[in-house]
Amino acid sequence: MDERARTGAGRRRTPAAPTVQDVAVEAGVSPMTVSRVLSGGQHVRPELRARVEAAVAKLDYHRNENARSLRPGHRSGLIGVTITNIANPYYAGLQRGIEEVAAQHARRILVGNSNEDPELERQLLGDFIGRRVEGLIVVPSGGVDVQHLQPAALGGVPMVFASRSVPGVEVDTVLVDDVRGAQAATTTLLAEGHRRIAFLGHRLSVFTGQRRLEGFRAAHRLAGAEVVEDLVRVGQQDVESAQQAMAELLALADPPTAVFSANNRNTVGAIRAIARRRAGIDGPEVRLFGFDSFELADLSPVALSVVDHDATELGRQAARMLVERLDGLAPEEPPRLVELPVVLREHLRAW
Amino acid sequence: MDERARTGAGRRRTPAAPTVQDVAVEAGVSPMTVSRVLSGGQHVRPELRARVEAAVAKLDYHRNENARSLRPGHRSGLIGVTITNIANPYYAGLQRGIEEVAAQHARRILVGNSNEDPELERQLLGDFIGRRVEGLIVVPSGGVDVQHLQPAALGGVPMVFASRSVPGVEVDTVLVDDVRGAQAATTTLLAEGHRRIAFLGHRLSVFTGQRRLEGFRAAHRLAGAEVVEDLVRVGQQDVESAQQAMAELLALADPPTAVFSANNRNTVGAIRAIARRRAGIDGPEVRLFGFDSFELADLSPVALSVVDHDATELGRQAARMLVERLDGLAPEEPPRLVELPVVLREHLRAW
DNA sequence: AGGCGCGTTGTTATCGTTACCAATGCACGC
DNA sequence: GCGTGCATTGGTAACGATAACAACGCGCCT
Repeated sequence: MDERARTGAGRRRTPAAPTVQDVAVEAGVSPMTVSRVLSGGQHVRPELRARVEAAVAKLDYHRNENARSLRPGHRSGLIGVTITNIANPYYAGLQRGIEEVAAQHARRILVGNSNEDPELERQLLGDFIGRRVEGLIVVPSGGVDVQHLQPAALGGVPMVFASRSVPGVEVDTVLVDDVRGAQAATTTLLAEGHRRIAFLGHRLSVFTGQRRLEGFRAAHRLAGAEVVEDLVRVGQQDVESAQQAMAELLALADPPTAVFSANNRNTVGAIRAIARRRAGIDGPEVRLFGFDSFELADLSPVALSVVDHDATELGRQAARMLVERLDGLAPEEPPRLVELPVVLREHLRAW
Repeated sequence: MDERARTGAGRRRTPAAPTVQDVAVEAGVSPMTVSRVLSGGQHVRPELRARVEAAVAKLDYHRNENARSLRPGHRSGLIGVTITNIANPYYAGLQRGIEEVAAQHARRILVGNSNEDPELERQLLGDFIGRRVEGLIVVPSGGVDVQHLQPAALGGVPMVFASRSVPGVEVDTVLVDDVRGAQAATTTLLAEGHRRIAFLGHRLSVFTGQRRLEGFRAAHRLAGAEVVEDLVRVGQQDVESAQQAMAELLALADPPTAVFSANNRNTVGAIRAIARRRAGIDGPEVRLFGFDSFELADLSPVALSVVDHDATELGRQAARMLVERLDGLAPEEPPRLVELPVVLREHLRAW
């Protein structure tokens, strides 16, 4: 007798989704019975179960998960993910790994781009909390203010940092072995006799940039060589600025003989700059070693070695750590740190 | 006096998030006043507003969006997105465009990988509906059964197809101009004198594959040339199988003189096969024209032209169309079809 | 001075779902 | 034959937030 509101008259754009109530009426049972059928069907006569299932199919009924998760003890089944830039293929792989493991554990992911902006990141996290995500996987932007990342600000929602860490925030973290990878790459260059090695990287507030520069310096120290500070260029966040920085290095009176680029954006920029220069005057070849691989790296027109690692696996690992926390396998344990190994792939060039 | 349940004793892992009730107690007002402050603060004395705001800050309170969206007339602020494979940089760009526009309209995106699997796609959509997404953006998998994509099955939730269409399902759709792009590329190859042109593509149940093959055939027809059917290879979904198919073509007694590859996975595979072959015997150069661009396409070791278009813009456009439906600017209008233009970039090679 | 109206605050009921308890009906055992 | 127990079903309340309505107090006007 309250059909008016649901059927005609009101005529909202999206015809109100059917509820247990609707299904119950259709099947001639109580809402409670419908609910029981939907959650396993124990203690329901087969005949009624069949009627309910028919009604569900007929009405295309889907349980309202928002209403369900409102009930105490119930989880939302959502995981919030903030990434600094999804268009970067590296993070696309990361997201794929997260999604894969999340789906295996019946969780969906809410994804937001922080765009390396701490304020956007804060808003995203606040919104995710408001939607009662069960956990968060964050690629932290390189901001200075980290208040919004503190467990207190998150209302105790478990968080895992992926790919980057944040000094002063103690949570589960999955990193690649930045220091060792950068150090190994640089050591290789030094062993080849290079002494003027350029460094291209993110701005240093970005954790990985910091660590990779650290490895770069450590390698020099161990080899008894000195870092040529004029050749250290940081702050390039995208391909264009990296290409620009590399072009400047090449234009120096005494250009570097080798380059270590600390992430795939900088590597691609360096390749572009080197390839472009080559179109003009042919100077001596520049030796290039990059952190992160990328598609077609082995077909780069510029001879190249890379510190390779698996972004998708990193994503899987991060999601696994989060799910462990959620499923209580590791309740109040202290934060864990996992560093995934890297592989040096040298002198890629298949042609 | 019901503090027990909330504070100690029960001791759930995640200490129950604060509610309006908690804030109200903290501020010494009624929940209603808290609610009013949170939604604009009209009709609240400044002093009370301040008290409430202080309590909110102190408790790190975030409104429970799930509870809010339960109220009639309220929207969830969620948009469901299914993508066939996020690891493909093309779709990563698409997602970025969607996210960007969604964020501008205060919407978040729930993302799932369908992995080209119609059954997974069905599950994803069902789950999204259960979470009461306001709308859906779908890159449809190339399945035959499309029941789950019919508006009826979606409970009237607006949907937009991105990048691909589905015959028999009438909804807003954003495509690239596949037919024209493929036709223009093929026409170029024919004008260059090629008569043995290979085609590499998806399996034909994938809409774009179909359309691009259509353009390929149309160009031949218009030029009075005949499609060499032995050189048409479809069904390659990833780089490996594309490389394999291209290698087979190259190994033919009478190999193609040109190749049109219908998507970036096939183009990359073709490049790999051609580059690898070149490492051995140097046969005649193969002319390559690909649909979709990709990073470093201009630095490919194999001379290459591409039919280029902007995946991110496609994502933005899809999101805009969806938001228009949601905001009622286009209530019951018939489905719209937008075809984004393509640009031919010929003979890329910067070095 | 009394009444009216407005601005402010609180109370109640509801969104969809389900845990908990009550009620019903049936079969079985003594 | 009647009580007990189990399986099945339904009623009620609560999750968190907030529209709608009610109540309150104050200032102003007549």
